[in-house]
Formats: sequence, C-alpha cells, structure tokens
Amino acid sequence: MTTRTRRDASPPAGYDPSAFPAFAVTVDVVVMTMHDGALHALLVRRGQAPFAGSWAIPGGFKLPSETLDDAAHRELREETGIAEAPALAQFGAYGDPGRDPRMNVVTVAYLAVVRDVGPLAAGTDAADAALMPVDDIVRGGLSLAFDHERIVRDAVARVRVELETTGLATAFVGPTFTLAELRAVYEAVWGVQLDGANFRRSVAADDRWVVPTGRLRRPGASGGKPAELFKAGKGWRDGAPIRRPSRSEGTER
Amino acid sequence: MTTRTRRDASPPAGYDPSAFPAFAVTVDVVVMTMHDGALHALLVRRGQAPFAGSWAIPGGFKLPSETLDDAAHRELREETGIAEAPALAQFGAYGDPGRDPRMNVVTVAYLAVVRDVGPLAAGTDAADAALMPVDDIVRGGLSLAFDHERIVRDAVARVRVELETTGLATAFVGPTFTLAELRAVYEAVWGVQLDGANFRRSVAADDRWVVPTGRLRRPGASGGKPAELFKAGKGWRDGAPIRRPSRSEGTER
DNA sequence: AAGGTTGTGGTTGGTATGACTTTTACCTCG
DNA sequence: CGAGGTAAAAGTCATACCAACCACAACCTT
Repeated sequence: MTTRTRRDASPPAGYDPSAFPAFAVTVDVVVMTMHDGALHALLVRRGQAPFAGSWAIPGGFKLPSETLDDAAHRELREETGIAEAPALAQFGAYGDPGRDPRMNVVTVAYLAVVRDVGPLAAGTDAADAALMPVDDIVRGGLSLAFDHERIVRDAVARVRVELETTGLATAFVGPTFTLAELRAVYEAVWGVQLDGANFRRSVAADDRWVVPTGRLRRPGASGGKPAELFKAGKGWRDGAPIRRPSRSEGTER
Repeated sequence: MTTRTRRDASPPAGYDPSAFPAFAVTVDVVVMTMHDGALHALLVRRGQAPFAGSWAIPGGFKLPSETLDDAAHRELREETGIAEAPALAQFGAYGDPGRDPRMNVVTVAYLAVVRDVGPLAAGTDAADAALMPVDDIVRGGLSLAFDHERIVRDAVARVRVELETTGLATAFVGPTFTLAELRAVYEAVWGVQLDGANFRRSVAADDRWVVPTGRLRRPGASGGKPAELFKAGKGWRDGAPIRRPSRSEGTER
C-alpha cells in the first residue's frame, strides 16, 4: 500500500497550498440558560438563503488571525451581545459533506452557559432572536438550519454529563445564589427531582462547594422562609458534589 | 454595533465563496495502547519540513467528500495499517494561528484505543513509527511537531475521564481477557493501585460487565493460578463499574 | 517438595445516600 | 393583628456501597 506518504511526501518541497481542498471554518455557539425552570437555548432566525427563515444557532466564520476560542467569544458578542461568558467550551466539530449546500464548511461547536441572556435584543432586532426550550428542539419540533439540530442535541448531552463532573451548574446561577436555585438547575437539566435536605447536605457540608455570604434572599410572593445566599467555592474546578441519580426513573423526564 | 450581520447579511446574495478565509482541514489521530504495563501513544517521524525529523501523531487532510469520522478511519488505516478501531472518537479541534507555519490549518483530533497496534511496521517503514510512553510526552521530554504535544496531553486527559464513565477500558484489551488484564488498564491509566478482590467484586458481580467464557489463560513464566477468561458484557454502553479513587494520592503516579 | 505468584472468597467498618420528619421564618389574607 | 400557608433549614434513621484487610486455593517453576 502507499501508506503514510500523504502528508510526509505528497507536497514535494515548497508544496502548493492550493493542492489541498479548501474549507471554510465556522464557529457556532449553543447558548444555554435557565428560563421558566427549563433549559433553553438561544436561537437566531436566518435572513439569507440557504435556510432563510429557519432558526439557527449563532455563529460565523473563523478568521486566520484568531484562535477558535477567540472566534467563539467574538461571535457570541457580535451576534447576541453577550460580552462575557466564563463557561464557553468547545465540544465538537462537524464536517459532513453537504452540510452546507454552498461550499465545504467545517464548523467547531461551542457551548456557552449564561445565567441571564441579558438584554437579548440589545443591538439586534428582537424579532430575530429567541429562547427555545431544548426539549422542543431535541424532540425535533422545529427544524433548524444545517445540521444544527444535531449540534444542539450533542450540546444537551454534553451539559448533562458536565453537570455531574464539573462546575457547570454554577454557571447557570448568578454570583450569589440560593441552594434552591442551584438545585433547580440540576432538576431541570436532568429531569429529576432531588431531595432538598440531601442536596443541602452534599453541597453545604464544607465550604468547598458553597460559602455562605451571610445575606438572605427575600421570599417570593407566596411566602416561605428566607433563603440563605451563597457564592461558589473553589472545589468546582476539581469535581462536583452532586451525582446523577441512576434510578430506574429513566434518563428523561 | 454592527452585530449579527456577519453571516446573515455579509454575502449579498449569490455570495462569493472566495470571500471567506480558506483553511485546510486535517484529521489527527492519537493512537493509544497498553505496552509494558504503561500507556503508550503511537508516533510517526516526519520526513518533510516543517518539523522534519520530529515526532508527530499520524494524520492528514480531510477530503470534501468524506465525513470527519471517515477521514479519521482512513488516515488511521493509511498511516498505521490499523484496519479497525472500534474506539475512535473525536475529542477536540485545534486552530491557533500559526500552528502550521505553511498555511491556515484547523485540525480535528481523534482518539483511537487499540489492544494491539499489531504489525506496526506492516506496509510502512518500521523506523518511522514507534510507541512512546505518554508520560514521556506529557512531561515534555520529546518535542513533537506542531502543537501535537498539547493534543496528546488533551487526549490523555480524555482517556482518564472516559475510563470512569464509558467502556473505553475494554478497548485496551482483546475480545477475551482476564480480570487482571482489565485491572492493569485502570492502574496504568490512572496511576493507582486497585485491590484485586474489590475489582472482581465490582466487575464480575453480574454479567453486565463481563461474562465468563469458561476458558482459562495459561500462566506466565513465573507461575501462578490460571486466570479465567472473560468477554465484555453489554453494560459498558450505559456506564462503567469502576470509579477513580479520589484519594489524596494525587492525580498522577 | 518448596516457594512464589495469581485468582477467589469472606469479613468488617466507614462513608454516602435516600426517605422522612420537624422546626424556623416569612408571606398573604381575613 | 392573628391564622393559615409556604418554603427553607435542620435533624433522624436505615440501608447500600465501598475500601481495606485477611485467608486460602490453584498452579507454575526450580
């Protein structure tokens, strides 16, 4: 066989860059946030062909002068106005033939988790962006542009496993939060119900996970005891305190 | 700001593909296997500039007509002669500016786990390929081409976490294996020591993880009781039975 | 036959976890 | 201004799991 001569020997010496297939490289960002107690993803509506009028995840072309991470931050800022996203991580690359009917495109997908999508419409046309429940997307209810439905599906799967092993849960809540808020993140993403007392014992056992701020949160309109406000501890970098119930409850709600 | 006009509005109508920066897309495969009781990676020596004479991980250009996964399989076969790799998974994309001095290259990195690298030299020049201990690579002992050292480092990290949650451990051993062999995989990858009795209890409790074949393996030269031969069960798709010890022993050996 | 090596099985104590109950503190509404 | 309702915090208890031992059996080599 003519093995391993491809990269090592094919270009004789100076080689010709145009001898290799040219691709456009894009960066797409799946922005996830909590909304109405359910996991939502930020979608934008396309104005141009192909897939004009379809929902899509925000993204754009990578520039040769920037890293992939920089491109993801830039696209997130330019297309959604979100200036800072501490939790922005790459999770996959997609390059199936024909995924973009125009040309050869390989896209690198990023997952961004934000507490509040903030002034969503700021600097952009409000009608063009919306928060969609990921359940609707995963179920295939609305057909997204390109292979974006698959990308979102992979992003959801990634969130579910990262929640168990990393500090991703703290990215959904603000700088200070109540334990009920944090617990709601797990319950919504995993579609399970967690016991409040056991959750508190796991998380507030030591200050590795949450450290009390001493302040309290005013109860809602329906009353209840004021909840204690915490901020995230330092232990989330090494692991996470909550494990996903492997009960026969199934993996989905 | 001129937000989100990039993809939607920039190309007026028919748009010009050449208006977007062109990249070459490559696929690089980190092949990992067990050797002498330690985790090794397969490296090839480059014959051409840049980085002529340096060690590198095998890889090559993606074709527009194939998927990324197909390209990874093809490159693995062409450059190493490994025909089948059930455990071949994408784990990252790398596109820092200047990572290839010749042109803009974005590479998609794959991790392959094989039991036996097999007739390594078959179809290729033996002097050009070698198994290197990942510890040496991670320590920076030998300088790899491009950013391949970082890629291998990421691959090692990936293996360590996948071992805990997926059936990746069974990819290191053959179709039939002893429990000691399987345990050696965990011990080498994690750099820990596991109790043989507890390991057996966790893995051989039910036939979800391993099913006995009834056959025995001949002991080695130093004697010992013949070990029972098992084959992998069906449970590895949903999870894994062995959890990484979180001891104060540290994360490294 | 002796010694060494590896597999197999048992016991035990500590930790984590799940289900449940009780107390505390604040709300709204009559 | 009290009563009832609600939600968070805190306590209790039983069980499952797991890691660390220990003991022994099977089989090799010399």
